[in-house]
Amino acid sequence: MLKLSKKADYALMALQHIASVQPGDVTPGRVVNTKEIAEEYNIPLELLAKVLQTLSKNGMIESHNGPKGGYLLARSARHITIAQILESIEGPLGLTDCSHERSGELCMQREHCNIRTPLLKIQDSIYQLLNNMTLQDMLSGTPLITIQSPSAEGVTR
Amino acid sequence: MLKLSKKADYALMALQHIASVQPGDVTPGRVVNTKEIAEEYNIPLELLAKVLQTLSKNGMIESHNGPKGGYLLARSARHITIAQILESIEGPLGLTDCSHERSGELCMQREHCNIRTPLLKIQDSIYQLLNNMTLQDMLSGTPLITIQSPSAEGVTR
DNA sequence: TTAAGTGCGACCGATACGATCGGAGATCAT
DNA sequence: ATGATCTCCGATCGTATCGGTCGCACTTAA
Ligand code: FES
Ligand code: FES
Repeated sequence: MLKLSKKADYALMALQHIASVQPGDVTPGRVVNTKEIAEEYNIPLELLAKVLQTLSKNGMIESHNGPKGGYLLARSARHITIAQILESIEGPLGLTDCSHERSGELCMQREHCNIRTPLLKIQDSIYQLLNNMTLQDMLSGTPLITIQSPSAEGVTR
Repeated sequence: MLKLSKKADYALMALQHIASVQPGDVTPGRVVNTKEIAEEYNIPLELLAKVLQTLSKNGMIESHNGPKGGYLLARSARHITIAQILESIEGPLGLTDCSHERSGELCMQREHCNIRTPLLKIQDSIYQLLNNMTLQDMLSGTPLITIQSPSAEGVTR
């Protein structure tokens, strides 16, 4: 359950890779082209290309055309969150179909719905989780995220 | 993204409903049959039936056959976690395909994979989140879950 | 014995996803 | 200027999954 798409996986791998060759915080670093990433991680080339395109369209990375072209981070890895990356590929986070309902449309009698509120809270928690973790955190390898819940059973920590 | 299936939604609604007619902690309460729930929440009857069957098979609820039959919680609402419910329906939590890889099978060169560890951490955090919230919490309406992350940008609270 | 109810398996249609192809633009080296 | 790369973009296709439906066997209270 809650599996995220292959495309999203690829996006994370690619960004992690691009970030890893971009040493400093501001250092432009070298450009990385699609084929390099695809071969490194055994990702189907054309599919990865598509993923990178959307990532670029969503302002995560910058593209440079022509020979010696390729991609590089649009901003510092410290300012790219996991949530941003995933939402670029898979669209907005939403546990249920009716999470982002505009005023008009209706779920099945929202009046009778008994799970909307709690689910939205869970959804929000997950979002915080993903949005508090940056690409930089993935690189340095110590996300170290903790959770607190009032429900007695302290499984955490 | 991260949308959970309709069946899972239905499971949550149904369990919430069953729990709501089972007042006390131990009180047996009255049995609830499929049709009652289906009509209350506009859920296709047969599909809901299937969901309830798997829930019963997974020990979330008890089934009683024959006329005046129906379902009731197998244990106190306080001891049924959201994670258990969802996993009963959608299978084990796993952000990537290779989350629960048994020893044998391989992802695409796990050696080169740069996102496995951080993703597993995120996955674990989400699991804690879901497993710390019980059906009882959904009933009383105050989950109140908070998250702490070391990444400076304190979006939370 | 009969009607109400669960249990179970097979089945279908739609949708989403992974994956592929073809070609148009852009850029750089020569 | 020319050609070789390489990114960009749209269209397309097969398949797996999911939502939803049927039909029938089994169990049990009245
Ligand atoms: S599932 Fe849509 S409002 Fe409850
Ligand atoms: S995606 Fe499977 S090991 Fe990284």
